[in-house]
Amino acid sequence: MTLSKAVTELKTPKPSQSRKGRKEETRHRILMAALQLVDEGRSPSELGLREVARSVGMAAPSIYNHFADMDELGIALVEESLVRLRSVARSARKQMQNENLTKALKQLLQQFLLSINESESALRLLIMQWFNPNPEYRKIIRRDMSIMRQDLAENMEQTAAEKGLKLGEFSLESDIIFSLLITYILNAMDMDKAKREERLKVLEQQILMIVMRGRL
Amino acid sequence: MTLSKAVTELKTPKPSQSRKGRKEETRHRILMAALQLVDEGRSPSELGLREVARSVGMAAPSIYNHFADMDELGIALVEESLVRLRSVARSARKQMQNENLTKALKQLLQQFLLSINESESALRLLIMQWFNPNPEYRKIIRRDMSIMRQDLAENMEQTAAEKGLKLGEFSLESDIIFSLLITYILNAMDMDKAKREERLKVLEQQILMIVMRGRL
DNA sequence: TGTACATCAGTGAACGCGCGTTCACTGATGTAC
DNA sequence: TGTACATCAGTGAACGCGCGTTCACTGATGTAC
Repeated sequence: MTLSKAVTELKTPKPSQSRKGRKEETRHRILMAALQLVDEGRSPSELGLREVARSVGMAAPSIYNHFADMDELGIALVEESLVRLRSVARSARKQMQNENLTKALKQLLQQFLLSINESESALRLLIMQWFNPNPEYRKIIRRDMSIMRQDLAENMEQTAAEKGLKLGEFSLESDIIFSLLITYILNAMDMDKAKREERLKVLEQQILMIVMRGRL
Repeated sequence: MTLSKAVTELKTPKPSQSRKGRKEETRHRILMAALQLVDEGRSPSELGLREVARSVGMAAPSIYNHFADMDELGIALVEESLVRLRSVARSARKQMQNENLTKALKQLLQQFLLSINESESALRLLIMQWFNPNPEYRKIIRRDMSIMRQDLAENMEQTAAEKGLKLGEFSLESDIIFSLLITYILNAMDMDKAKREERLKVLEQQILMIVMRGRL
């Protein structure tokens, strides 16, 4: 082991996969730092190159080794946020097991709220970029939202089938529920956690009303 | 009539109420010009002082005769947009007359879509400012949204009473419908008019499903 | 009605500032022999 | 294994630019007598 290598390893605690791997790691650190800034209340459109660089602890021009320009960073941030959300949605899906429907829903919504609290900065970012004048942002976000909406529909149909309810024609209901979830999130952004918990009960009743329609 | 007065009247076709009235008029022209810029695709946060001034046809510093700073202009823009929306909502309310419920709803939704198309720039502005990091913006918008939601609830209860339906406990339903209207608007922003018309049918079915629940 | 003065909406020039981006350079890492 | 060279992530200085805002000034409008 040469001296230079030893020094390097002291400087960077996690050697990971040298160079290429480290570059990836830095890129990730940049995205995380930007997300944290959003979490601290900065709006995504206000995120400055220097601000992000400062927050990640590197010189401003270094950013250009990872992103061609600020828009590319913005898009990457959106995509990173969407990846987080999707994994959240996926984990929530598995929650819908056994028990009676009301109880399962209650549990599912608790998980939903937990995810919101955890991914708050990603959500905030996505909401604000949802109407970014640059159509690239909107396109990505809408594509993923559409996927999630379809996932919800399929999930509902599958659950209904398992529980022996009548099949088909669930798209109206699932779209309504998707709308309710979206507006819940939008409204939750300005609530503290207690208020979110409180409003969650209303959401639960609303969803129950939709779901129960065919079972009265 | 002195020469100077004559010249002035030539320059400004509408004399209105001199000075004070003209100042009010100019202020209004500034707001309209800003809204038009939003309509042309600029995001509200991108609206520059000079850009607005250029669009209204005056020197940049003149803006300061009407607004203390850019934030005051931004807030005024939000308030102007909200006034427009409220008048829209008020006119729609009167639409809900006689006939059978399904037909009345159809008519109401047509009016709703018409209003969206007309007030598109105001809507766009409000949506984008809904999550402005400056809490002042959010506060105003949420206050007005809350009022509109309550208006809808009262309106539904009143209509139900007139038609002899069972009273009370409509808040769940009206909140669901309000959520559906909001998400419809959000999604409509990226649709052309044909697509909006098409999606309106889905919205109609969704609302019918909610409203009909108690009457099956 | 005419005159003298006050008001004030609008202007052109200038300010300091922070932005995104470029550039030549450094020095550690990776590669070939 | 050691040596010579290529690669390339990161740097410090500098760029031009447009931003919000200030200032002293202009000249038409409003007011008092």
